[in-house]
Amino acid sequence: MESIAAKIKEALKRNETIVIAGECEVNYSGRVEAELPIGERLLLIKADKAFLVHQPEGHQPINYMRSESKHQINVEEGNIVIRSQNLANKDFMKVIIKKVHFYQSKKLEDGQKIRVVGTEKDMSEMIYKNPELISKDFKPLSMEEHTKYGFIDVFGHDKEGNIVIIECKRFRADLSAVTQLRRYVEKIATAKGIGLEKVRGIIAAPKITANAKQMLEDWGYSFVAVNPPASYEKYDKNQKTLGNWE
Amino acid sequence: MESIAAKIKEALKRNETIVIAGECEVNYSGRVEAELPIGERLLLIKADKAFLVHQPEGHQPINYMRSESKHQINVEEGNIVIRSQNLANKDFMKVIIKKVHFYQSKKLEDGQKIRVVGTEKDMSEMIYKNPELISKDFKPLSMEEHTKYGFIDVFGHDKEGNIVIIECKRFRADLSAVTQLRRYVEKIATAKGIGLEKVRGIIAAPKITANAKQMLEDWGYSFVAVNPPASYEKYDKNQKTLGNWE
DNA sequence: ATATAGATCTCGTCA
DNA sequence: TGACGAGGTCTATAT
Repeated sequence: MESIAAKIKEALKRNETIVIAGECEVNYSGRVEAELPIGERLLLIKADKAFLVHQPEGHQPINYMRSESKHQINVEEGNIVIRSQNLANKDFMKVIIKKVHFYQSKKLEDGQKIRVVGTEKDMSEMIYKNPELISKDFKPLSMEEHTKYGFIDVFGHDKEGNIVIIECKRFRADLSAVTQLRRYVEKIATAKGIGLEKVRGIIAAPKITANAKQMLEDWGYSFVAVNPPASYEKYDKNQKTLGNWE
Repeated sequence: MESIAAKIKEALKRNETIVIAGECEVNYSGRVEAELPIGERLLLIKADKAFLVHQPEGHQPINYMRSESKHQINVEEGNIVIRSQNLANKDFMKVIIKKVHFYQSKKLEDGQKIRVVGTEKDMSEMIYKNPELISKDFKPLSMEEHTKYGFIDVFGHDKEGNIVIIECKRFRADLSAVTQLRRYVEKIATAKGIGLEKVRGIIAAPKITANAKQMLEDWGYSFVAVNPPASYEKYDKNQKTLGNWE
């Protein structure tokens, strides 16, 4: 344990990425109080001093400290004890490691950014460039702008001179999408000093829940079925089937 | 590469937790299309077949496949290629590993659940048991119930016979908290066939944003400052300072 | 720093 | 399975 503790300290100083598999218990205090009894987990400390505790199942870390935390390594009663604190966030974590299955660390370099296509913003852009997806008489004026009226996805008008506000959802629109749209419509009407009947609110999404549709129509808004951008499908979904899928 | 690929296959069959540090590029296709050029990362495959790609910085995995995915390991042109698919979610990922810094795998056992104190539910409970935190004449009737009126945090009435609806936020209440409250108030008023003036809407939170407060008051609702439960502070925040914080 | 909203959100829970 | 809301949400962006 002493030698592993020493390695962890060295690796922290060098901003290496650290991986430890072992038995541990975890206590956290900060935005909540949390305790996790002993079990076998994977511990990961990143170059930015984020500290993740992963159980063998589940997508998310079960405990963590965010970036820019500080860590203190000690050996106490034969266990490695990692105390972490983030004074800015006022949170604290203690991990008592009672058994180590393996330890590894390595300085990793990665300046790459991910490129993503098919987000809600892409959907707004598609509608802005193809207004006929909404209706024949829709004329977009601005898109995804943080205007003084708010964070409206697509903003425009129709032939009758009504203002049109579109809220896009990439998947299924729900109640909160409707209240979001309603908030924008009311804000615009107030800001421009015009009646609510001169502002059309539209939700553009592939689907909408029944309750959301009801509320939408109760408030005089409407739903237009729009699929998110098909994206460039450069990735082969007909994956090779040599070998076995495990 | 061949031997590491063989180890990965074996570890997958045994539901081990797998860790690989190395250089890779990643492509994902599913809910969006994403590509991540080559860089040094940590790859983690869990017992439930979730597959996380972590960059050396940042809390979240930069790419991932969710639980119950299937993985196929091949060696192609000297690289390890992991193809993953999740037919239920219709998503696909390909990771091309061009260099391996280290590989480890281990069967991990952990049936423990985390215990958390200080959530929004705890805050609702505190208000339910201590209604004077809201006002002298507030009488709670139900708490955190999925009533037919919706998921209202605390529900009750006052001496004047008004219905009182409380929406709790653990941190700072924002615009969406106000629209959420408004939705509940309107739903109750409609369901009971009473006027909006007979339903009081209250946001209970430690703080509220200026815009949210404005909207709240515009709609005739009110804000009551309530701190989330102090929780049991069993964890020593005056952490030992032996050794160095890194 | 705060405010706002998206996310391949994830996760739990209930009808 | 869908719907709904919380989350120690995290992350990006604008003010």
